[in-house]
This record gives sequence, C-alpha cells and structure tokens, in this order.
Amino acid sequence: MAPTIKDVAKKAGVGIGTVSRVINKQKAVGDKTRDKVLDAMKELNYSPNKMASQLRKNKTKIIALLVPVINHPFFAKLAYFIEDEADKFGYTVLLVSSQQRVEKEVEIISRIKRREVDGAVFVTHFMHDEKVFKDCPIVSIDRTFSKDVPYVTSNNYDATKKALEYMIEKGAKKVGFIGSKPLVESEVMDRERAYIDLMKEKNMPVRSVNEIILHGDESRLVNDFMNKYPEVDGVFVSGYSLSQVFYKNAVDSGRKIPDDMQIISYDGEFTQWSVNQITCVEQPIEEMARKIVDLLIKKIRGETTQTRTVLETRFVLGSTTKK
Amino acid sequence: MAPTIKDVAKKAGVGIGTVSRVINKQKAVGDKTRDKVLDAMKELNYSPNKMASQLRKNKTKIIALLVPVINHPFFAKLAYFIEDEADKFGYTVLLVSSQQRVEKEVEIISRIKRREVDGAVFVTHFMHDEKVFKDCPIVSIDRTFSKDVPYVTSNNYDATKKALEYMIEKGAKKVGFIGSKPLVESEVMDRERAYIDLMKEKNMPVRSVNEIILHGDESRLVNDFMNKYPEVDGVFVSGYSLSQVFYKNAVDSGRKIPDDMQIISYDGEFTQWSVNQITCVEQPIEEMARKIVDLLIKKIRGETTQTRTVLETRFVLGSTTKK
DNA sequence: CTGAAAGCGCTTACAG
DNA sequence: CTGAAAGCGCTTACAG
Repeated sequence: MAPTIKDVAKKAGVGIGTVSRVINKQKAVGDKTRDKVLDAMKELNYSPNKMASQLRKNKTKIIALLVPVINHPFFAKLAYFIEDEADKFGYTVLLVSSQQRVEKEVEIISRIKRREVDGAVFVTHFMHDEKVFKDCPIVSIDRTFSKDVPYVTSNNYDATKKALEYMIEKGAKKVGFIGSKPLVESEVMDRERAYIDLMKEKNMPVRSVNEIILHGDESRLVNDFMNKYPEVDGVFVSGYSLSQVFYKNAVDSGRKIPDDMQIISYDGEFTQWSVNQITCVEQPIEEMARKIVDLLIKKIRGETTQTRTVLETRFVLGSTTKK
Repeated sequence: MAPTIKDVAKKAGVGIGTVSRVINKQKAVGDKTRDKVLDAMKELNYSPNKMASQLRKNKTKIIALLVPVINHPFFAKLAYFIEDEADKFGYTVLLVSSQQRVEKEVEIISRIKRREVDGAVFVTHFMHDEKVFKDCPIVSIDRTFSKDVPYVTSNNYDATKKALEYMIEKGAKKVGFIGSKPLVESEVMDRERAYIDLMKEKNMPVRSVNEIILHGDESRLVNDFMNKYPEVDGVFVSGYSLSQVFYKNAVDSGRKIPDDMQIISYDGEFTQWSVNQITCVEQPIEEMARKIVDLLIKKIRGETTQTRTVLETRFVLGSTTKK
C-alpha cells in the first residue's frame, strides 16, 4: 500500500493536521516541525492522495473540453491554447470528442453535477434543454445557449461581408456561399446572413448551400454546390475543412485558381498544417481560448461575467484571390 | 447543497447501502425497494458524487494523454482515437501538452502516484529516469523506456527503405534525408538508419539533416538542409509538419515537384487537413491508438503485456513522386 | 434482500 | 504553532 498522511504523521511524530498544513504550504508551521515532516515524506516517498483532498475541498481542478472531433485544425488549436491557459491556473483539461457518441454532450452536464469536473467548455452544436445546464459552469463558443452561459465569438457578420466585398472588387461576378450549418442558434449563421444581405445590396443572385453535416462529410456538400452552381467564379467557404475540400474539388474539376475561381474561407491560416494558403478570415484562436478559460474560471468561482464576448478577426491574403 | 446518498436514503426510507447498490446496479435489491430508491433519486434530482466513490474504490477512470502539442495532425488524430477507444472502456482522457512546460511530463508520474489518474500514455521525447515510473501504468509510442513500459510502433526501418527504393527506381539520383531527431532512444531513429544503410548499399553519398527541434521550428531544419544539399532531387522527410514545410520551401525556391524534386514523407495522409497529397508512409494511427489503450488498460489492471507491438504501415502514392 | 457501521485519505474548524 | 476529532460522500464486508 502507498503511504498515507497517517504514516507520515506517525513517522514524523506529529499530528496529521500538521502534515496537511505542510503539504498545503500554510504558514502556520514551525521550521523544525516542517523539516521533520518533510523528511518523513521523503523517506516514505509519500504522495498526497488527490482523490481524498478533492472530496474534502469539493474541487476537482479539472475542466472538460467538449469538441465534435479533436483531429480538426480549429478544434485542435483551440484545445492547445485552452490547455495552456488552464494549466496556468492549475486546471487540467478532460478531452471529450462527442461526434461519435452524441450522448457524451449531455453526459458532461452529469459529470459536473457528479463533481467529476468543475466546469466545461462546449464547442459543439447539439441541442440541449436550457434548464439542464442551469447553474453549471459552462462557457461556449459562437453559440447562444442562454443568458447564463457566456460565450466567445468573432465578428462573423462584418468579417464575412468585408471579405466578400474584397472578392467582388477583385472581379468575382457570380458569387456563392458554402457552409455547414450549426444545429442550434449560433453566431456562425451571421456569415450566411452577411452573404445574403450583400447579394441583395449588390443586386446579385444568391447561390448558397448551407446544410447540417458531420465533420468528415464535407465532400457531399461541395458536390451539391458545384452541381447546383457550376457557373460560380467566387465563393465564400465557411470553415477550414470545407475550404480544403472545396479547393481540391475546384482544382480537380479543371478550374484555375484564382483565375476561374476565387476562394475565401472563414478559418484557414494554420500554417503548420498545410502548404496551401487560402485567402481567409482568421479567427484569433489563441485569444479566444484564453478568454474562454478566463470566463470559465470566473463562472466556477461563482463570479458574474458578461454573456457575449466578440473578438476581432484578421483578413489574410493568400493565393486564392486575384491581385 | 446538492443532495447526498443520505438524503436519498432518508426520503426512500432505506439504508444508504441499499441506495448505493441501486446506483451501482447490483442485482441484490428487491424490485419495490429499487423503485422507491429510484423515485427518491428522481425527486431529489440526485447525482452520485464521483469524488467520493473514486476515493472508496481507489480508481479515477481517467487516463492522461501526454503529447508535445495537440495541434498537430498526427497527435490530434492519435488523440481522437485514443479518446474514442478509452470511452468504450469507461475511461476519459486528460489532455496534457508538454512542449510549453516540459515539467508537465514528469508531473504526470506524480499524478499517477497521487491518484489523479489511473495511468498515462506518453507520446513525448523527454528523458526520464527509469526508476521514477517503475510500477506506473504507462504506455508509450515508438520509444523504448524500459522493459516495464510497453510501446506501440510501426515498421519504421522496412517502410523507410522500401519507400526510398521506390523513389530511386523512379529516377532520384541525389537522395537526401531530413528528420527531427527524438531526444531519447526511439524506433523513429530507424528511419535514418534505413536511409543510411540503403545509401551504403547503393553506393550513394549520405545527405542527411537530422536534429532535435521543437514542433513549430521546422523551417530552420529545412533551410539548413537546402543550403547544405541544394543538388538533391529526392528526399525522405520524417514527419508530417516537416514535409509540409519542405514542400513549400521547395516550391518557393522554384523547384518543380516531382520533376526537380521527389518527396516522400513518413506520415502524411491526413486528407481532411490538407489538399496536397505527398507520397508517404502512412502509419495506422487508429490501430495504434486502440492498441495503446488496450495495453494501458491491461497495465492498470495489473496484467502483464508484451513490451513491443509493431504495426504495419501503408505506402500511399501521392503527387510528389514520378510516375 | 437489507441495514448499521467502518473506513477510503484527506481538510478544517476548534481548542489549547 | 500544533493535536484530536469531525466529516467530505461514498462502498463494502458483516450480520441478520
């Protein structure tokens, strides 16, 4: 058996309370006493049992991160910075990919209630009953759960409109939109709204395919779009995977990029991952991640936070728009 | 305060042991009793406290996954399947990215000792003292910790040799190797060994750059290589990120691929992530992940396992080698 | 089939 | 500054 606090106390000839105070680095311990305890701990190769202190303190210091899939550039990058930021505050991240088993999403709520984790980040689009997560420390991205759930988003509407205006300025005449629609009310929908509004303003016809799909199922959407609107010479693609699939499809179908087809995507600047540089609206993923953790920790502490946080995107020129 | 097992017992008019048996779905409970308990649980909106049962059972049902960075296609894909497989066995995955703070690697060992997690997957290259992780349930990838630590790897040597032979057959005359060397003894080193052996067999000069670098620092290595061996017309690149950087660098420097420069990489088939298809040796990441979890759970249960598991790679033709 | 009780390994008032 | 004791919310022999 691993040594317990009792063994340390006995060996050091002190009470267990004193050992606990040494472990938790509280001031009120005499120097010689502390040394005795420290020696005993070393000698026994003692490690304090976290499960016990968790139970006593009613804190796990764990947050759950819920993503549809982790092997996706956006979610992976977000996870990277969330983990990094959480670590700074002594929290670790429990990773949950929900796409294979959607029940995992609602299970997270139980996990908070069961005190397996202190809180959770929801980066998913499953529909939930508002009441279920009442009083649960949760932060989300893009989507509007309810007033109780703070979320971080980017300036979807403005950024999309600006990007489309740029493309039109560069000569695109038949402009389309392709996206994978979230299941629930989310600010991601503002991207298509911006597109539609701009088409109206410019008196251009709407050529849009925006459907609910799973990650990994992008090809179907792209094929639909290409069959429906083969004449398109400029497209706004909402999402990184989709833009990669679209790019490939366009090239394979003999189109020259950007001459025959200009492409701008929402998300796309993941230099490590890919050689292609698609002109894109880049979300400030790092900043979003840090803000999310910041909000979540406040929630866990019971502090009040703002509901909506909007961060600015950056327009990045690549090789898929004309000069 | 959240209701406890005591509250449920009182409301149902039974003992707390009985409630516990209902929670844990043990058979030995009468139907009417169970119903009473279930009703009380529902009425109180009761969730069993996991921290308490963990402490009693001395199990967390959590495994730690230690990677240098999660936002990398290989690690992200591995994480995806590890999470999926672990979930099947009732385990969840604690995500730890160690590159920003290397101490995290050794902290994992303490976390096992402290019973924060039941075991860990090490996908990193930091050097550790063998004795430290003695008796800790740990599984690794590619690297040889010690006999106590099982690991999963791929047929690095054979796959690399075969790939290089293919490239030479397709006309490469000045063949180089570029890789990021692991810090510790790892089967990844077999890739360079295979290259060097083959060069000897073929009587071709060795043109190799193989250094220790951090993820995100690939450009320097590629530049080194290009400056040192500008004459190269075929290269084996060990690792996905490196291959992407290399590809881009080659194109930017005016080389036509595959005419002026053939490229084969170890890792590379991540279709979702990138449009480019580099000819590559593809590791069976899903299979590796599932095997890792399988081994780790056996270790946690105290069963003995084989130390080394080798899985077969697949050679995937892309557009970076000649027809 | 079920209840009362001990105990998992800690933390934290409470005295002194 | 320090010890003895209660208690966090469960699980699990032990009786019955």
